[in-house]
Amino acid sequence: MPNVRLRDVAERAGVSVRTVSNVVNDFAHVAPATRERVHRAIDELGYRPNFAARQLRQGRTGVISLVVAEIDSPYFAELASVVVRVAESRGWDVHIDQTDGDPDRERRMLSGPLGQQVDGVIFSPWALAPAELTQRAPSTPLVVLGERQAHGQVDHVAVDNVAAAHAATAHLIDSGRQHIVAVGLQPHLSNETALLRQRGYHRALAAAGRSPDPRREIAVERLHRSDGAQAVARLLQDGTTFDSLFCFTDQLALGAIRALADQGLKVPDDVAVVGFDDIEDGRYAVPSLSTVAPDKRQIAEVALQLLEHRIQDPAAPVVDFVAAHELLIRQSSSPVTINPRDAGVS
Amino acid sequence: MPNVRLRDVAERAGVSVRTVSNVVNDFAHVAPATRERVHRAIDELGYRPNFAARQLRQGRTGVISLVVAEIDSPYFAELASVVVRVAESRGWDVHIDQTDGDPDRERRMLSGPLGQQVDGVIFSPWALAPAELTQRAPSTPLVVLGERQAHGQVDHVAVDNVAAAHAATAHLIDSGRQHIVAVGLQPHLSNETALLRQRGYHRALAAAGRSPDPRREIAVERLHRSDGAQAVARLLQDGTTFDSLFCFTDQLALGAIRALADQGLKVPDDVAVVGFDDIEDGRYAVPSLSTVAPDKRQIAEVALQLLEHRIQDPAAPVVDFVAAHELLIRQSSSPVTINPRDAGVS
DNA sequence: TTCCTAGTTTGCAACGTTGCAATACTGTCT
DNA sequence: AGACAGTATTGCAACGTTGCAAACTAGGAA
Repeated sequence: MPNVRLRDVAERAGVSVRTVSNVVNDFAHVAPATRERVHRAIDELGYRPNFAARQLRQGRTGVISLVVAEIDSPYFAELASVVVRVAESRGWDVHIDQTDGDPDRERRMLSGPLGQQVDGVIFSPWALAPAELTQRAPSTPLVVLGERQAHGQVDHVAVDNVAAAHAATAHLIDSGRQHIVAVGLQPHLSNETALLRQRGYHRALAAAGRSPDPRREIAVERLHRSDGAQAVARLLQDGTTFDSLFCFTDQLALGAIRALADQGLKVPDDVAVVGFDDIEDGRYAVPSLSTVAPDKRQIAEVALQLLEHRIQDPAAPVVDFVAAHELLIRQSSSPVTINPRDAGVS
Repeated sequence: MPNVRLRDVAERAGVSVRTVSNVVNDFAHVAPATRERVHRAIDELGYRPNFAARQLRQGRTGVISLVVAEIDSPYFAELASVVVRVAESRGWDVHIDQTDGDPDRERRMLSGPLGQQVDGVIFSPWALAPAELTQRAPSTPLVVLGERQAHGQVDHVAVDNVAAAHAATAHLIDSGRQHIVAVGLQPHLSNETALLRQRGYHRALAAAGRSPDPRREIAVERLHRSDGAQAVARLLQDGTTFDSLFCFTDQLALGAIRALADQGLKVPDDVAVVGFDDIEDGRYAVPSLSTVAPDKRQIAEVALQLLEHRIQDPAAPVVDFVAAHELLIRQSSSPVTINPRDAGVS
């Protein structure tokens, strides 16, 4: 009998439907005896409030959703995990939705059925243009993670990608690396995050009086480990000289390290590698991976706070929050003590 | 104006509410002219069907959910990703929900609001006892992944853990390893999966005429990399001799490899390592990780098929499906060609 | 012309819940 | 005794949709 209704409980307890509703919702003025009787009827019948009816009536669900492109990408998985925990602690239930970077599905998450099942959405866009995000004004409250936003149009949380990439590159320069390759451009996606990291990389080079070299800026299709491995393969094949890699994600970096190992190149001795994201794999990789660590906890907390704010007051001014990050230097880019030669590869 | 209703569209198009509903639902007998007019009104007003009302009326949502303990565990993340893609291709939308292994939250996913927002649940239980799963008969259609089930009470998909663990252990024996340590028991959780893998390990030992040794069976708190690293630390500290590890998950194995590297032990030369799950990290790790690969695609497809079946016919007989697996031998356990000594560690 | 059929459109009711506001009850105070 | 305050309980309507079955239209067959 999945269909026990308020009405059935009411009949059984000998009270009105409304009284049962009052009991269920902990309304103040219910006589203890009545409350007791209703509770017993509820237990006996196994009553469960119908969620759809409730939502229809009051227009709220108590659920928010987190929309990401790929849940099997460790950065998103780890971030999702934190978001769920933070939200849980504040009384929200959380759905995670995966779009595979498909624009249709991204759209659907915002305005389709799934967007309607929730009171708000934390969204890490991939394919959807900023314009689309903002013109859907009438829809669900929204907070955007990562770059790719229409500045000042939607609440937004991200690290300072330029500064972070600058720091990572500067660290390689300071450790005496001469030929630093940037891995992770995505010209085909007009991926704003990649552009910002590239800019930070350029600025660090410029600050050291070096000029960028197109051969040392590698584009990738996606951001998986295989793309990082391919990037290294291409470098070696083209005969480009390099002694260090700044990879725009840890996954790229781990794939690159793997490819380097296959070629007998040592990390960090021959090639230093720095990634971005601080995923767990990197901490336990051999060698452990230097990386830029965004403060995931802060990102999750602020995103949720902004979303709650937005739900409460849809007209509040838009917030653009810059989350903290930290450069973690581990083995993959530690200064080489013995034989610190300028290990080139032709 | 988020509140455009069927009624508003009807007024604008000069037809009845019912006709608009017919158009929205692609009912056959609607005059082309009318349909056209209604569509225009819909576009002009930006009408979106109210999902809650629809669900209330027809009792279906078109959404299923996948409930896992930890979405940041790569195995679950990868599996989730596949499930979402398969479901998507069959016209379902999918929510992913994370419980952190909290029994309350696991329960809530099944019978609480979230359970009601969906037509069915694919559930990878952690803390919830089998009994609880089955006694909630009146609730959402359910398919259980992984072991820990009440056999024959709920539809269920899992690999043959005993056979898989047997194969992994036998492989180590066949490559000449003498002291094989099993890492990943979880006595505190009565984790059935771990028990089955332990059984397979025992049987392989027995088949080779060896007897199990409690010192070579390491319990862990959780299944993270850090637990694998700790297990190795404990072995070394206790002075237990070993030349190979069979880790019950890839994460444990990767943590173990990391700890071995820190101690200057070479994999596979000094210690061979085999994991379980075939997560992407293992494929790109240095050295690449040998592992038991469950057929995730098959698991996802069968689980979904069973769920659809169950939704359609709640009274159908219960199915227990054994998914395929494969032992993938990579670098971490490849027979050592040069100097294949029995590298012991005291 | 009338009847019938197929095509088109519609009104009514109901899904299960809660907001609103009215009513009934109890006891206290004047 | 009557008025009043507060507590307890209730009926009605509405949230936005779709199932049902009736009603209306036109066109062709009898």
